[in-house]
Amino acid sequence: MAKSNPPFMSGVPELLLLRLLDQQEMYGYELVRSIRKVTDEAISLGEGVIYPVLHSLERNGSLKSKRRAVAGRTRVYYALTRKGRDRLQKLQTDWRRIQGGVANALEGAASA
Amino acid sequence: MAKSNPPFMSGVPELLLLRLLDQQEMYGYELVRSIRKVTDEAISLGEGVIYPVLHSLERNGSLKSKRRAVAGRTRVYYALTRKGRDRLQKLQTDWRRIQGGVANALEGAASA
DNA sequence: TGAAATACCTTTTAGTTCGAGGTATGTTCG
DNA sequence: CGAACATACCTCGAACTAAAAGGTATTTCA
Repeated sequence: MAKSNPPFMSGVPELLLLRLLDQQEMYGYELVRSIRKVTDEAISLGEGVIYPVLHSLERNGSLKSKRRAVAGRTRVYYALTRKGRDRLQKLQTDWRRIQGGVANALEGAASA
Repeated sequence: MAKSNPPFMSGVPELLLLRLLDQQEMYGYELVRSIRKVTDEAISLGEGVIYPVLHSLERNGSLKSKRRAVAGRTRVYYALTRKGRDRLQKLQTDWRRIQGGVANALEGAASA
């Protein structure tokens, strides 16, 4: 995973991408900013994270893309496929399980 | 991270271990069962995960250990140090930030 | 002209979880 | 008694992946 510091991120980029693209088509650069926004600046992913995940999701059939020229620039828009929606469901379920488990473990009396 | 399946686990073993040991001393084998229990079976970590993390936490000074013979068996009990408590605080803060960010992203209208 | 924003991408690095495998003792049960 | 199982420790190798840094090219704005 990451360098060593901010842990808890494994799988999160994939989940966020799928979630946002399930709501509307977007292109990579837009997703980078969108993630910062919807997470209220709590999570910030660079392009070096976004693009590889996008490509791997497309490769396995979770996403389909189409290039579109807008204002002289080329953008690659991504949208979910049926398989992508299934994948999103699965990840959401996993996330909720882990999240719930950790919540259970953390609740209780404060530390000494 | 792991093989390929259950994501969302990075940093979680460390957080859970620190949290449980902040409440009371425990030994490795006991922690394995304890994690299953406090997370309501949502999270299950094998010994192959627990021991390496325990050792690395001790190496960096977050944990101190003492061997104790109980009923003919040797157990290695671990307890938090000051540094371990600081580490726990930091991880809890990180966890809450990520967790909150994902929650924000996931809330909203359901998928199509 | 030059800087900043937009937009795409790849490579390398550094972890880190997980599973499988291995040792040894105590307990239980037929 | 012997076998099986639980307790208790541990290591190694494989697979996955987030992050940083570096790279190209165009447009917009001072």
